[in-house]
Amino acid sequence: MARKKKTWLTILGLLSWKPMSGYDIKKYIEIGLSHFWSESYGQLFPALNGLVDQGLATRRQAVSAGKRKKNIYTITPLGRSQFIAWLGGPIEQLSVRNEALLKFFLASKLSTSQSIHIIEQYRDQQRSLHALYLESELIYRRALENDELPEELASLIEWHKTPTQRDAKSNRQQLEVFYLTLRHGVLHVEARLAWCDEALSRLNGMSTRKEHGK
Amino acid sequence: MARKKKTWLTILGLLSWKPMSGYDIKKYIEIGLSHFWSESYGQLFPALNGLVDQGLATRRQAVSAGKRKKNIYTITPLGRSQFIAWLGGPIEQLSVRNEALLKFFLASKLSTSQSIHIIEQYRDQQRSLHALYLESELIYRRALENDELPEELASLIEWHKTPTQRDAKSNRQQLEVFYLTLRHGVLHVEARLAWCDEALSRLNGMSTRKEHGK
DNA sequence: TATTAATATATCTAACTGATATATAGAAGC
DNA sequence: GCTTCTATATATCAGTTAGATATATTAATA
Repeated sequence: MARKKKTWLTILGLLSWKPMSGYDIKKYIEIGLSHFWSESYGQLFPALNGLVDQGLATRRQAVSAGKRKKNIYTITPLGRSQFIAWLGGPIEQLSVRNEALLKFFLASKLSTSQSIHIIEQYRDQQRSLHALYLESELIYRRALENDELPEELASLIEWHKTPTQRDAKSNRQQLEVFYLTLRHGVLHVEARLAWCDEALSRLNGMSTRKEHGK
Repeated sequence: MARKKKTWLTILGLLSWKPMSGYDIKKYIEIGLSHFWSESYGQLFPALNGLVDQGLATRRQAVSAGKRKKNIYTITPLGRSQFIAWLGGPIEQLSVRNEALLKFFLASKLSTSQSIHIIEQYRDQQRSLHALYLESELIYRRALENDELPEELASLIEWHKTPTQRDAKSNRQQLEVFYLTLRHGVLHVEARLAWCDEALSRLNGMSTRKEHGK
């Protein structure tokens, strides 16, 4: 009954930017979208076949010097119109699966030290993530200030070096969307770290009772 | 190769609290875990059959007055030990699927007004959620202050009315875990709302150029 | 008396994840 | 010159999950 096909629409959205191979698409998603979305190979290639079958994209072979041949997919007008239609539609509620919280919840009848251990693992995970995100954030911020392309995005963004009024705006817009979606990730990680602090201090408050509650 | 079975472990975790029917489990997850976890009927009942087959839980029929008969599942020692083993293991990275962010990212080469519209939808969704969460938060906070059971949890928590030292602690602990996991949700919703403000102000800054950047 | 809501269990298709298989090309190490 | 490692590139499968829907029964409402 064609219930979702989010993978299809995600691919169409990326192809609406520029033609890409399956591998390109996977890398694009990993670098640009991993803070809030993911797609697996298991979905990607069947979806590409489906898109071609349904006339939403076309496939052609390309052999660039020194590389092995690859399939380049290009969006069709039909594909573009389906992408636009989806964009305009309602937005589905986001879904999360947070195993740390699940364990914390389910472990609550066991020892407090078990609960604390779970939160500490969670906090450590999020701290490493935070360090990574802040590094990227700095790079983007500098790039936006100096109108320069960070190397990591060199393969993803078509950067106009001749800064006409129009090109400069396009450059800025592309950087901006990477920056803003990363900021979304940063704010979430910080929320999680704040929660860990809050939870740890409450749990400590519970084990050492009669303390004045923070 | 039995790669995951998170549904199985979630069910075992809940059964480690008390025996329940499939329907009870579903409701428990919806009320208590929905901020960070979900399970569907499609997994739940086959999983319950699997648990019984593998000797991790037992099933018995119960007919309470005026209600239709139901199957009550009880965890076995084997089930409990598998649950404990999983709790002690490493915690998987959390996964998110945020369609709002996906659309925002993919729409970035279209008009700014399209992007703004997507963020506004997202913000409105999160605002309603925020209102709901704050209501619950207030209820829990009051419950914790007055050592009282909020009605919504009456079916989920076994509340000891005779407040021996030990029972009072159990009461508090159970409230605390509901409160803290809700707080996790609240902090996340607030992070999303903060992001919407940040994103909207940056997008407005871009469309009305020459403004002094905030 | 009819309809709706809540309780309770079950099933199916479509979608998705993660692991793994396969192959080519360039780089690194020895 | 040979092996090994990494990056590029595509593909597939088994296990897992989501979401819709079917089906009864009892209680509440109109």
